[in-house]
Amino acid sequence: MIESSSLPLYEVAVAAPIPGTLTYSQPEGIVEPLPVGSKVLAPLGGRLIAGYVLAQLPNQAEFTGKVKSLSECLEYEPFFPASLIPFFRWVADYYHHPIGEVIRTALPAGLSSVSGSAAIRAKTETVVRLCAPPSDQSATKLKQSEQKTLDIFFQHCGGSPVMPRRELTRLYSGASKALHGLAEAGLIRLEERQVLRDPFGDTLPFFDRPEILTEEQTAALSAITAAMDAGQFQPFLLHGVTGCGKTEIYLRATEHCLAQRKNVLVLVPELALSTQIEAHFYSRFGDTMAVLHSGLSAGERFDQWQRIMRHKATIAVGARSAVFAPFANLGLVIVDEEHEAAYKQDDGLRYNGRDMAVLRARFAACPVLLGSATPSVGSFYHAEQGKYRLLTLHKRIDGQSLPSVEIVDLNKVKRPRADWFFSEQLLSALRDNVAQGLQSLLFVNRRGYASFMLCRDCSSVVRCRNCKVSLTLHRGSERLICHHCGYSVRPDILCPECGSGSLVGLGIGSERIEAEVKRLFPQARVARLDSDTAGNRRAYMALLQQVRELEIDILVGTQMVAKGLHFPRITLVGVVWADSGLGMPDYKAAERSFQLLAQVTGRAGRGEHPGRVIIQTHQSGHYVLEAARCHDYQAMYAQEIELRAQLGYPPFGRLINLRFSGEEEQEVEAAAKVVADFLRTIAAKPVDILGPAPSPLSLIKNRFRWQVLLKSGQPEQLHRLCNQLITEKKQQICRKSVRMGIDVDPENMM
DNA sequence: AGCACGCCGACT
DNA sequence: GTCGGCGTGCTC
Repeated sequence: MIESSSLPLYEVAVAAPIPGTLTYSQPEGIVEPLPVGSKVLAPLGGRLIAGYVLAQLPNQAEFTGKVKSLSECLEYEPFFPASLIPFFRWVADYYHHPIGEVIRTALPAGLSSVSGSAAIRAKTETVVRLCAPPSDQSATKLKQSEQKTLDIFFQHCGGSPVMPRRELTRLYSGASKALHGLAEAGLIRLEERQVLRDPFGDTLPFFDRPEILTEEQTAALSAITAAMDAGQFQPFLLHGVTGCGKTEIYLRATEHCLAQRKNVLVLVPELALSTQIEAHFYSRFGDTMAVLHSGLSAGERFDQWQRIMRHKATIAVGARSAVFAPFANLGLVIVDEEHEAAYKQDDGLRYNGRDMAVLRARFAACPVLLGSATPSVGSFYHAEQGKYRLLTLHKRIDGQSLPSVEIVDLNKVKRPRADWFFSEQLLSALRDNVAQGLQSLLFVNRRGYASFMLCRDCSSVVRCRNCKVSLTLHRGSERLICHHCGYSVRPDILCPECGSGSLVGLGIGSERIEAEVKRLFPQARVARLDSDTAGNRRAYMALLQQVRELEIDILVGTQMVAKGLHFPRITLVGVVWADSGLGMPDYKAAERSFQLLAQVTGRAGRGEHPGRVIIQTHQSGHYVLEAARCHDYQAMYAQEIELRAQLGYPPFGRLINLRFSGEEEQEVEAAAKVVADFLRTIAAKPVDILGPAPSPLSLIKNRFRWQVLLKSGQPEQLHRLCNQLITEKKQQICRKSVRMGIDVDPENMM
């Protein structure tokens, strides 16, 4: 018997919203110590809950207070390496989020289910293994079916002594019976082995390894490899226009890292973009690569995660959650398109994958490579300040020049109707392109046919019944749809305010542009690419295929078309209305508009034909449009950084947004007010407390939303306030009716 | 998150 | 007299 006082104690993170970790003792009846990273079942407040062992505490730890013993160990094999734990703790502290929830977010779905029974298991299959080559003697004793089974095996095994049973029985149905006889004769053995659910459903294109790098590429690469050789943390900002060969630098740096027997983590902002990068890495490194993103099934994610844990994969490519990939020996972190807002998770643990990637590199003492054609203002500032090292690629690999960009002032365009959105410049450019058999791209920032329905009689706009936003008319589905909650009604309704029947759809969307283009160019082949027509990966790929095969003359699309595509025959890009992003009540609105315009602009002229871009706008003098016209990132940056400095916005100050929501507006407002008042009483000088104020989207899904924005040049002050808020006030405020969420470094204020 | 504990209205 | 409403607070 073991003295209870000598039982090992463990620090456990439980899957419950508890700020810290809890202490438990060794499960009864189990002798061997539990490894760090193992999954346990812990008693918590009268029930059992899953948790992860973060540390074994020194036995003599004089833990005051009660300690329960763990109920059982669910999985001995660790789900993550011990070296990840300081990272988890840091993330939990920084985002003011319970560490158990941080780990739940980090692990592939299914791993952390509370019941434990729903946990995903590795998938196995039965394989037939050849034990000895059949001699002539034994062959004579075999039944006909057994002989045939062996023959089939040799024909199809390709020299391998192992073949899946399913494969064999598929080729010859008699095999299933014959295998028993063969096994008894000792000729074969049946074994179970783990199968990897293949995440590469679509076959990826193959890319060759270029022999020669440009001078710029070579210089950039050697700076990165030098940092790798020195084994030190060093962020690099790799700034280069589309087509300058950033990906090849990622690949070469990866080669260098693998040669040092270290692992590589590659982050991409979203699923749609990951395919390109995946294909490049898969071409170069094959099966040593794992992929982690939401497009995988829970089982596939589990498999990929295990391949990393078991050192079968040395590279991981994935979306933001891949930043938690369980590498113990990281040598390089790559963040592609580092400026993308998609790196920020918008619910639960509101972390920024790009920022956490930099942090992981620091923990791993390795370089991190942030790549972008249009770096975030924050990253570029860090580069200017010497915190990051700036590597610039000026030249396109193919030596192509950038497309010419014209700004068309819509205020000066004679338009037959208020909702007529084609300038003569754009129309004639489209006409020329169609006539020459070249392709064109029209970019529209919104889905649907009309973005709002206006009543001609009372001038009110039809709103969603659950949200304070206008409904969008969709002709395809013949519905008025709310883009926030999905609520929809028939478009032939009467005005909800005055009962009038004369509702009119205004505001340009992609469906409308598609319809107008079809009407104006009846001879052209027109297609639309937005989340309505490319709902899944398959439909998306099929549409791209059509464009590639030159079956489309004019492609109309939303944000989706801005990224990643490159088609040599697209020589004209039209931005129908550039103003939509500029007016957002958000300090990043201008920066984002520039990034989007630069990306869209980059779609024009990626082949032998020169590209042409036409941007239509009502704000032709805006510095963002001027910078986009001149392909001048620096000009945009200079303006933006000046404004941020004046207002104390990032990167000069830091922001934390406290979001309150609930079904009763008075309660939400009251809670926000209590918090703001509390913070004002405890705040030190350099913290600005703005609000409380209703959020820009003040009602979503029947929940009212208010916010309090904290701003300071001293981030540690902001965190001190949040910690104090959580320990002293959270319980009081977050009752059933009002929820409070803490958004550190908010990416969108809506 | 759950699940207890705890203090006020309608039932056998 | 109790049964149960869900507001409040804790969980090693």
